[in-house]
Amino acid sequence: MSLKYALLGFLSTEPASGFDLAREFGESVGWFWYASHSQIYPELRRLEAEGLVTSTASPGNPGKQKRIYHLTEQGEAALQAWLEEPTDYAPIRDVERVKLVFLDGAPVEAIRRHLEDHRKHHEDLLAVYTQQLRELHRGVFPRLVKRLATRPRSSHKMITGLKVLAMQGNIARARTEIHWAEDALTWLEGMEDQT
Amino acid sequence: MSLKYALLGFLSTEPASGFDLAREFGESVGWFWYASHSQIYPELRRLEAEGLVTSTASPGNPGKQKRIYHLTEQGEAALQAWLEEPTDYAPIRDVERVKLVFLDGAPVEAIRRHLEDHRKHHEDLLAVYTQQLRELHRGVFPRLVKRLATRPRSSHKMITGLKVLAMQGNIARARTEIHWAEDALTWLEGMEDQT
DNA sequence: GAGTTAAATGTCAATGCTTACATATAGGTA
DNA sequence: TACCTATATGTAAGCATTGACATTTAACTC
Repeated sequence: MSLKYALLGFLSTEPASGFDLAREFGESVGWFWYASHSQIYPELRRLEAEGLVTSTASPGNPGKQKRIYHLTEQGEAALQAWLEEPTDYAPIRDVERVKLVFLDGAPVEAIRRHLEDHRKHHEDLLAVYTQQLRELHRGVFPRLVKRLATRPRSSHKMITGLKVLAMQGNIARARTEIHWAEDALTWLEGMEDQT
Repeated sequence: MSLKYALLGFLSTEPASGFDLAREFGESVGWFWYASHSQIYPELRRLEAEGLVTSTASPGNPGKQKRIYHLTEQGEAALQAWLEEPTDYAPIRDVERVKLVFLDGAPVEAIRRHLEDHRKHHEDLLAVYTQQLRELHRGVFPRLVKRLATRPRSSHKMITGLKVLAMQGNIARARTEIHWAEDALTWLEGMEDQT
């Protein structure tokens, strides 16, 4: 159900085509929801059938014509209702942890590789998030700029603030993971010395 | 693919029935992989067809008879191969973040509720993880005890250490989330004062 | 004796998601 | 001219997951 509302959310900032959305949801390193175009196109059609969005096809030959989706009032209402509902938290499924706890029979080298990959992965994420936070603060983060442009000035602080909060949360997470991986690697070195 | 290996992992500690596994994977608040019994039973059958596990049905009438699954050598090998492979990280799909960044039009009360739920959720997790870490350190965590019992003494430090690490990582995560939610709530109070 | 709960295993329809295949245009490059 | 890349939109098979339905036995409670 969440892809549906993630799409409505993005469309609540400005109308967009499936392609635009696929680009944003695909580069989602640094954003909050990943989806591929093969999920997005049919979902948009469904939203249209439900009356939550309308679409206008730009003129042009196939392969070049865009179909732009606009949020309807019904869509806006559905989004707001969903937003205010309490979240039900996704069940935990953590491949890395599963691997870690069962790697106890593997060579130390293999464990180290996993921990280093973990650190690297979150360092890469941290770099992206840090960059995006900087852009938010400078007021050059594209989706923020667009959203501010269509909302009353009185709400600007809240709009910016929530995005900053979300990004700071991601940064805090990444830092925690990096920190943990480093502690784990230190511990692992100690283990090797003993054998 | 991960459920498959999570099952093999659990079976690498000791043979178990679908019911046992469903219990452990269902109570997975505090563990690393959630799955329901309706996923587990068919998956075990598939693993048996692949030759990665064998099963023996305990005698008894239906409704009381257990089918116990044992890891085969092939299963052990498949598990080890998977464990040492690099992890491919799951794409990011974060409902809470999606909600947060689009809640900018909602009443402050609604935002506060979300942040408080977030804090509560991770406080609950933290309590479970903290308890489990204590049990790991005291050597009374059931699955740890069982695993140690079937492995050479020389590997005990590694077995315990990795589980402790994993749990410490979960604790660090929970603390980060709680901390973040508290900062966010403080910021939100400041926002209210301005209006 | 009737009713409830826990143990134990299963099926099935529907939804969500991934991966691969498919097609057409426009613009740039070798 | 031939090739590649980006733009743009789609389909479809298959796997993963959810939620509901279904059944039997044993033990406990009222």
